[in-house]
Amino acid sequence: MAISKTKRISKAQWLDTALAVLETEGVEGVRVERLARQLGIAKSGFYWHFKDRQDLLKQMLDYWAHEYTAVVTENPELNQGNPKQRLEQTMRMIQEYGLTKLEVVVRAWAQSDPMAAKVLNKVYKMRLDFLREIFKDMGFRGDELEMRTQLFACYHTWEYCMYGKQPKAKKDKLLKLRHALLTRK
Amino acid sequence: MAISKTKRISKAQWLDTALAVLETEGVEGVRVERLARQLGIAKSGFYWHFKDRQDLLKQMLDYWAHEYTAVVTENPELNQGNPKQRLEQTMRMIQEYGLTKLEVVVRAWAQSDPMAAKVLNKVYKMRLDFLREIFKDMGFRGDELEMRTQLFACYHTWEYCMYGKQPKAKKDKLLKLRHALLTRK
DNA sequence: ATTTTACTATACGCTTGCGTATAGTAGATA
DNA sequence: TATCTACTATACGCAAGCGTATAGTAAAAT
Repeated sequence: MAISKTKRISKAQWLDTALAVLETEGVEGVRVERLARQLGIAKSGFYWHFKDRQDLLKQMLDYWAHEYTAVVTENPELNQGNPKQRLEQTMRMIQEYGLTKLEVVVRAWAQSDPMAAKVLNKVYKMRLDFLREIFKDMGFRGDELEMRTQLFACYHTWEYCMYGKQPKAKKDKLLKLRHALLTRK
Repeated sequence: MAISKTKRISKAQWLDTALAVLETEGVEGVRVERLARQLGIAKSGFYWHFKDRQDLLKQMLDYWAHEYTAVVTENPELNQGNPKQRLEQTMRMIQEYGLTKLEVVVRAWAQSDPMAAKVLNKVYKMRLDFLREIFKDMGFRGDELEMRTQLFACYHTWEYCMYGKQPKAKKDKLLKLRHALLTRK
């Protein structure tokens, strides 16, 4: 019945805290002593869960690659129906789930860290391949196909950071119009 | 005739070096001791030109805001001719002069530093206003005007980091097609 | 020729972060 | 009840970066 004197922090908690810091401050903000302070414990526990800071960083990257990408590319819902509907579903999914919240920091991270660059490039390739299939199903080919795919991918990758704070009603209106423009022959 | 024993480094050289580091590694890479090392001198000279690191950072930001934005929005060449031509000129200018080389790092910087955020927001607003005028001249209004402006601005802000490494011939082809799609009624 | 301006080197003290070592403790297992 | 697992606190040494102090020197201005 004695109250535990030592706080116990799971690996998941370390990761969650690290990801929260990553989002607001970038990789450089992810420091083990700082996370420990934030969790209210000493840093020694960190080294139980992770070999070192680099190990944590790698795991954050893997988590990001899966959570924020596979969700779209592997979602069966987004792989059926007519291509125009699939595209709209994809647009809404990206927007509503904040799937690109970490885009800025991961991109910046990749600029100076080859490990991050490798993961990011793989993810971007997957996204492009996924979207190209949809536009292909609409009948686009060659350079026209590539242009639409790239335009769509680029816009939706950065929409959150560029225009994420607009009211939802406005975003919905613009989404409809954008969908019309991008799918029109 | 005596050879100078002390190397003299101008303020411009400090700034140039800092901007080069900024591009490849982000703000966190911009450290005064590191710049001094790179310039082959001791760091003491730095404090002659700048009050402290923060001062350098502010000046880099101001330089970026001017060099990479005013060039477009204040260019008289881009303020005459028919709107379709003006838009194409703008697209080519952004692409060929690598005007968005620093976009990733500045955006990431703004995420954790209010000073950078302030400058960035101002710049983005100017860019949007500039582009909106062009689309307005083409006859677009209301949400349609806003959608095209935002789509264009977002794409061209991030094109360099997303697709900058494609061969120029391909980029030119896609630019033509994109121009057609974005200006079509 | 002397002073001022525009720098430079060397050296110091301070803070933050890293990784490691040592010595616990609470709860589950044997 | 003893032991093992999964943690935790405290403490240390090291490196890097900041800003400051002190003491130069080369070139330009007077």
